[in-house]
Amino acid sequence: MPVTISDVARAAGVSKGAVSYALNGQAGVSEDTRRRILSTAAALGWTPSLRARSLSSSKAYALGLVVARNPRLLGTDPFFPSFIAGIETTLADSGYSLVLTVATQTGSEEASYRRLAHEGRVDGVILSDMRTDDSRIALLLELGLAAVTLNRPDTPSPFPAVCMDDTEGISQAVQHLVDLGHTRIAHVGGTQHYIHGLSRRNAWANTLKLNGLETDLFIEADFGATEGVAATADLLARDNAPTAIVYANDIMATAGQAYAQQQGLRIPADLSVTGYDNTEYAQYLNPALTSIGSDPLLWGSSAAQVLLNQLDGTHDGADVVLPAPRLITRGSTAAPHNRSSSGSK
Amino acid sequence: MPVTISDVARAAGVSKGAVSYALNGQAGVSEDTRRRILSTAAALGWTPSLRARSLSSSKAYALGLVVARNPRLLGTDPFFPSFIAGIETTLADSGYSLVLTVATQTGSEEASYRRLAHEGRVDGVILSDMRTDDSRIALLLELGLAAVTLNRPDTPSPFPAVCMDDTEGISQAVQHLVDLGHTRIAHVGGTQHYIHGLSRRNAWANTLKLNGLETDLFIEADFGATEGVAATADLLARDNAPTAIVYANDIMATAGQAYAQQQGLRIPADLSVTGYDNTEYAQYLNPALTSIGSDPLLWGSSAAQVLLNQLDGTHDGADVVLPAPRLITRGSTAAPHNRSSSGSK
DNA sequence: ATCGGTCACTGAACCGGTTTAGTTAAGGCT
DNA sequence: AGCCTTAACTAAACCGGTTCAGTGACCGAT
Repeated sequence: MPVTISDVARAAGVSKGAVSYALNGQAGVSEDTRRRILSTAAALGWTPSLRARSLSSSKAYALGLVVARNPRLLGTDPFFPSFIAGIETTLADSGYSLVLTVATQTGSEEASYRRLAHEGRVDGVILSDMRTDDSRIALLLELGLAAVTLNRPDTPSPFPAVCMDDTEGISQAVQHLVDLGHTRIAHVGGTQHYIHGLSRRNAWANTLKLNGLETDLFIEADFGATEGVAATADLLARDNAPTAIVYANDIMATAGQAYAQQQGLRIPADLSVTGYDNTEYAQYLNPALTSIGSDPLLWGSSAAQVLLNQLDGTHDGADVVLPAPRLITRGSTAAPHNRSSSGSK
Repeated sequence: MPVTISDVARAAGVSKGAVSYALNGQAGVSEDTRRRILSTAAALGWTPSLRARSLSSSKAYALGLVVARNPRLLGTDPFFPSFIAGIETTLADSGYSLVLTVATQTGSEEASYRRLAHEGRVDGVILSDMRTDDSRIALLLELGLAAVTLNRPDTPSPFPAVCMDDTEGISQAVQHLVDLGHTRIAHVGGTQHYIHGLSRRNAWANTLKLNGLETDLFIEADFGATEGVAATADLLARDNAPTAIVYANDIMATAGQAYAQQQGLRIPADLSVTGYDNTEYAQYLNPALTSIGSDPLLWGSSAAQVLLNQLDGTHDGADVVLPAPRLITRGSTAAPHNRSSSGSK
């Protein structure tokens, strides 16, 4: 479809420059001429070439997302597909596209960002899975890429953040269990290197402390089913085994719940269990899983919007705060069957 | 990092053209000069500008993937994340990137392909979730985009296909159940509009027929948990309720299994259940789910490789056939508890 | 009547590569 | 020695936009 700006210019009896001005809403053409140019452009079915535009304007008209995950865990995580779908809803009619990179090898993540920047594939990136002391912030600064972060990192960052508090849901879950009468409430956390892994643990610990309970029943896992089972086995084998376990995500909760049942425990009578993410299958487990319903779709669309605004200069620089996910109570939590004294007493 | 081809040319004492020839391994420079040019290029840290290259060579150096899914189902499907990870392993050191589009609205799918083609974002696309009488083939032909399809479509297609047979696993599952003594084996299929939905049903039906059994216990669902439960409820409420259900994926199997348990059925004693995909959590269910282990990672990397070869003309045009996924037997299948006579008799 | 300033627009340079046409020198053949 | 190829290279056109420097025309002010 070889209709170029020159064709339009010729057809409208103006110069290439005039067409460009008309197209981009810039000064330099009268309103009459602009309309005439745009209508002949429409008549010819012309749309400016993305490639030519990219070259001369030094922009890629694309956003990047680098997903660094163990490929084994990738398939089970309901977050990314929905999150990406959210990004797309924003990008759909923006003229921007999403360039997705998956970094499965450790070390290939940095290389991915470097490549995206160096090749000029993208104008900005969305940083997910923020980590403590996240090295990507300095990296992006060095590369000169724009960015948004999911939640505010623990180190100074010049990039706007789109925040969805994950402590409130965990606090609700713990308080819910306390209210039911549990006193030994464990936490199987995700990778503590991630700030969402760490903050969930902190929320769990803080809520326990508020209720005067001990915070010794903690195990770090990797958000995957296998380690979720291992952590559960570890906890249940202890002398002061918990009567409730707050997991950092649904996958570990699902796996842990199944393991406990195999060990002959009844859920929720002998052990209460909560997850995080409110995966679609959570409500179909047996018993249905009490979970915390995050909204990755909204997170994705908001993050993309903030980044786009950032790129065209219309973002005010303030962080965007989204509603905090809330607890969804289901059958996997109930009062402990046989009450026992507080573990520390 | 403003080092351009002209800088290199000047530094090496040659013309821009010579640098281009040297870079692309074309004739037009002597071996000596080529080496000299490449080494000065390396010394200056020059890499050709993707944008400039795109413009002059009319290539995007990117592949596209359009995912058309109900956003509610997107998060639960373990296929895409792994599949995309597979694509990336191939693309990682190819100079190509992946442009991902998610089409959640019906109708926006075609628009997505049109946009990718019209903007020249990508040089080719990977077609997944092939459908019966798939309109995308004609569309891509019209758009002039290269493509690979996942499995060979049921209509004539000029595009190479990367095939992973999904009938063998289902046949194994059905035969496994027959061998255990089941005679009323139902199938909760996925959307029959998809060829993998249809072919799984056919495999189920054919294997039953081979064993002289009826094929009346079929319900179409949408691969989602909710419809999986509904289908299961429907089947279990029948007079000739099945003693085993072969589900078209793990999600529906998981949900169906949980539903059956809630109804007081013991699994596998009262009802055997099989899934498809071998999701990571499948082995952690209670009981662990017998499933069929596909390999989306391999599928993704193969598809990307075929498409790349197609683009640079090194593909021979033949379909690539990958190993068929096989049945993985776990605790959710066993001999039926109380034998009953064949349903049709 | 003249000057300065703005508006509307054009022509050309430019982004950074690829590719074509053309030049020069060397080598092979008769 | 003369002619034809071929190799090795250069200059310039080209991809299709954006943008800068000019150029008239028109306007209001002096």
